[in-house]
Amino acid sequence: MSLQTFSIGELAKSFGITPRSIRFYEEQHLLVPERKGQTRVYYGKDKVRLKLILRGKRLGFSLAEISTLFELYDTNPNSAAQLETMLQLTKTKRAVLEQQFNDIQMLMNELDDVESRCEEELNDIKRGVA
Amino acid sequence: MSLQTFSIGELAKSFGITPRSIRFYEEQHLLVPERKGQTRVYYGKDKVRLKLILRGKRLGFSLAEISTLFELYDTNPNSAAQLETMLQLTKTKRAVLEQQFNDIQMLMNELDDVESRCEEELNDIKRGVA
DNA sequence: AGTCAAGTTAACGTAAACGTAAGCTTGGCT
DNA sequence: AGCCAAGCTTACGTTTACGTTAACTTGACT
Repeated sequence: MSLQTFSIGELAKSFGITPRSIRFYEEQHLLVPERKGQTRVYYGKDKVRLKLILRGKRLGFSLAEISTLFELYDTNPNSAAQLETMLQLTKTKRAVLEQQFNDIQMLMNELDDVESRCEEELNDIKRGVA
Repeated sequence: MSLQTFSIGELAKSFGITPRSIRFYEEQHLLVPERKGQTRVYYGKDKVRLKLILRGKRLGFSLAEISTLFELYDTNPNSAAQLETMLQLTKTKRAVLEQQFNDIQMLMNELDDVESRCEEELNDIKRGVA
């Protein structure tokens, strides 16, 4: 079972981003692909990393934040200090996420309202009521 | 019942942002306060606007997007074209929000895991098991 | 042998969202 | 009268996350 590898182009296309972005993430030490000569070679684990990066971005994390999260996750959390730091970080993030959660629900409700009003009016127009 | 007014400083402090930000939002036409002389005067409606702006930001909207959302909301939606545009926009946004929603839930679960593992280890350490 | 797509580095450009002086005005104390 | 905090405008600086050439290499076809 030889491990499946990917080129930077394949990876970019499969995630809907540009090679430039992937190289930039590497510059920020979020990805550390192997090299065959000077060409980058990616494995499944890199895909996972990239998926996490993009999810983090969608949630409004900066690349720097994602980086520190990776570090905390990578360095096996053995020292008590590390663990405390980690707990503190997760607590903060959880608060932000819960805030976003609420924001999203409010907004969804408002969108529901707007949408149904729009559709009503459209129907009115179509029936020549306007 | 005279309407309550606010200075830019008061507004800034009550929202935990800087006056600079508020002036910037005005530059982007997100706020249009009245003036007493050359000094800005804000009312309750401006507070509402500002609250919406900040909520939008927390959700990852750009100021430009928030601006167009305001415009769509302000211009009473009477033309069919406007309504279609609005529906399209809300549909897109809803998709993004649902994506974020899922992302957040996944992340929360992972945080749960990490957190409980951390706490376990901490207890181990405290009991001298490590 | 030629070329062509896809890779590489290096370096400069850009948009968004403010931060940060600099220099001016002003209403309110004391 | 003098001062000070708070407001104002103008303008340049800054960070983040890439976009965009430019100029070069390289393996794969034909």
